[in-house]
Amino acid sequence: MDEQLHELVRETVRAIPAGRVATYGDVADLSRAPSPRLVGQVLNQDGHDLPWHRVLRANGTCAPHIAEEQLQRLRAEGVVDDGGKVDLRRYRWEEAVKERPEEPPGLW
DNA sequence: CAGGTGACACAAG
DNA sequence: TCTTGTGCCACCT
Repeated sequence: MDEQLHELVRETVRAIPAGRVATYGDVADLSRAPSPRLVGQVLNQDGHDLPWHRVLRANGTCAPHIAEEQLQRLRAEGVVDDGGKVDLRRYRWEEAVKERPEEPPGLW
């Protein structure tokens, strides 16, 4: 089994500080997951005890079925959402960003 | 062994 | 900027 990977993903998600968010891709990269989809897959099974609400898509949105609770929980942690979207530039987990090798300099 | 699925990401219109 | 469509890659049936 990929119990190792599962635990690794859970560790990564659990490592996300309150009031901060990370994308599935970032979690996948930090947890050495072969694909971001695995992160969602793992969360769907073993994410009950994890702050899964701190994990969202690359564009700052989240899945439809969980979006409401996602934003609600995020709001409770101090993360403001804009029409169902969160400003990743503001709330993106620093550690996750650190792993990103390239960022457009003129984006800011 | 083969087919279907998904809590994603990226490209194109 | 938002909406679709396609690709991905591992997991499940």
